Amino acid sequence: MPKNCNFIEKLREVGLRPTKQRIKICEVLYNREKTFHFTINDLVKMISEKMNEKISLATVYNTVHAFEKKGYLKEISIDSHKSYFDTNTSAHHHFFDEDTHELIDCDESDIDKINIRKNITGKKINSVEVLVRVASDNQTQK
Amino acid sequence: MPKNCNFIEKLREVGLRPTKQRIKICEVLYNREKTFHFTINDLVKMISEKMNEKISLATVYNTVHAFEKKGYLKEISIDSHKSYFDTNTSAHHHFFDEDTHELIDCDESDIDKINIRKNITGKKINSVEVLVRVASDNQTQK
DNA sequence: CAATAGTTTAGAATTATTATAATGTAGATT
DNA sequence: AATCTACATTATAATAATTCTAAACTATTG
Repeated sequence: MPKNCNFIEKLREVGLRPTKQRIKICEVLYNREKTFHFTINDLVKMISEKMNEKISLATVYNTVHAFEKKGYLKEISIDSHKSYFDTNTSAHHHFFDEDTHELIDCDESDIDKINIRKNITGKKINSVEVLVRVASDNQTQK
Repeated sequence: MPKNCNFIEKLREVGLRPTKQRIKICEVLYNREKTFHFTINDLVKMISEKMNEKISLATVYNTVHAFEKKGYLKEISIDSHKSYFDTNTSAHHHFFDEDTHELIDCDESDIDKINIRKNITGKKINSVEVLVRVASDNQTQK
């Protein structure tokens, strides 16, 4: 599996030293078909359970934040007191299932382009994101 | 100032006992021209500094959450690890200034109605909210 | 292969929030 | 108005997520 070579290069490209830990984390995050969402906790679990590897919690935090800063990951705010990250770094919207606390990506076609009419002087728009909260049909709504 | 009477009644209407503390918090939150955004921390500071009153942190949390459940307040997710609340409980969108960490309300007219084409079976849409992140024009973007 | 600058680590510290259990109080009942 | 009871408030402890610290380690440079 020369797959890791890609990660080493990718890391170097953006100025991150390709350490054992960072490569391991890349594998967990990017050696897969589809992009996905996770919390730091999820990631730590995946590393220890699926890869049978132990990376210090602090390192996982550091690495995830380094990745985020470099554009390898995107942070998503839904739930206060929990940080979700997304390996899909392109601009896109989300559904959030309030029953299961599951995040679901929207396709481009799911939501029309958002037109912002307001302009804040001296400020530029960095992103426009929609969060659609859904819940069970028959349940008392939050 | 018979203003508090309104709060007492308002609280009663939704089945919350009008306690000294809840009325005090109502005063801080609603005796003002415009709606505004705050964190629990902000609120505690306002109570102790502006009103020279001491309400236990636990009570502030309980009360804010009680208000939220009853529709007096709306929670807004922007920043993980900080809960923002909004005294404007109507459905509306926000700008978030990434430089100052300030939340700014959007008017109805600022953003067109969002059309959601996706449908998740068995789930109903609870809310659709747009967050527009802005930052200084001349600054390296996040 | 030594120097050094950045990295990892365990554990402590911090911050936001929730739980606990004792005390207090609003509103109903007498 | 005194009493009762359910709900509220409080200080404090507990928990959870995250960040800090300082020592040990390692990738890269010269």
